[in-house]
Amino acid sequence: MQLAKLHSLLADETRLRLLHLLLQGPLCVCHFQDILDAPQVKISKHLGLLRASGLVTNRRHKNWVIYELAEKPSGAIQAQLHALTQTAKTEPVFQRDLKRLHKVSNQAGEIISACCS
Amino acid sequence: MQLAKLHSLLADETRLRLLHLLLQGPLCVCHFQDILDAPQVKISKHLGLLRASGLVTNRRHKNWVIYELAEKPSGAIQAQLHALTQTAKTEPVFQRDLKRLHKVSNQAGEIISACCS
DNA sequence: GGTCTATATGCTCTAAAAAGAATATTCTGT
DNA sequence: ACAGAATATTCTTTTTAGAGCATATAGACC
Repeated sequence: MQLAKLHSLLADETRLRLLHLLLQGPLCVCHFQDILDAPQVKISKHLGLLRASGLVTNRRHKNWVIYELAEKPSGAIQAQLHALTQTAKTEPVFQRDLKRLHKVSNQAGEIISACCS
Repeated sequence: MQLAKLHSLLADETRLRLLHLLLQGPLCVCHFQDILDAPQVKISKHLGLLRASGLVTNRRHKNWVIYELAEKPSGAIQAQLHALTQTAKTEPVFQRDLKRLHKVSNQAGEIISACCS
């Protein structure tokens, strides 16, 4: 992927938040909706873009779809993910997402077993 | 600057090329035009954006305006500039620009003394 | 097979970004 | 003060990206 394209992909707060959550581990769509507090279409479309660009993969588990970071990302992508974790430490949105993520995953115990109820 | 904003700024090939050239050292607008082979307006506008975002500074020297990278860039920006140099090694546009830059700066000897003629 | 649930897709509207033509500004040298 | 050179700005047009509604798909469970 061209560098400019990669940057366009990252030039959206929603997608950055999705990626940031995925850096913590796999997650299903409904949890993204909960955590970001955003409508289903929005989440789904942005995840779709990330998937179309090969940054993430998804698999189905029962009724839910689980997304996770693609393995073996290119060097450029690795660098960006690293930069993201760094920045996430200082930007409040990301911290807020993290808090919510922990709440959700505590409630759910095993993320996958008891998804959205 | 928010991370998403920073990425938007970098999500344009022209701006990436300008920054990449600036990583080699200060350069005047007319040389950017020569090297990128792009119209004056285009160059000037993109440089304007970079300047408005604080990534670069400019100063006047005789008839010309010299741009250079801002000193003490934030960590996020440093990381992006580093990523850019890495990627530039593999993307042909950037290599082509480098070649042209060297041609120009050889011709001109001291860049500033004999700018565009 | 039918129904329900979770997610994805198509279509439309709006907003933001890029390009280009024409013009303005700012300095230089006379 | 004037003319010319280099760069910036304004305005318009075109392109691209995001949001949201409505609808489609795909699997789960009865």
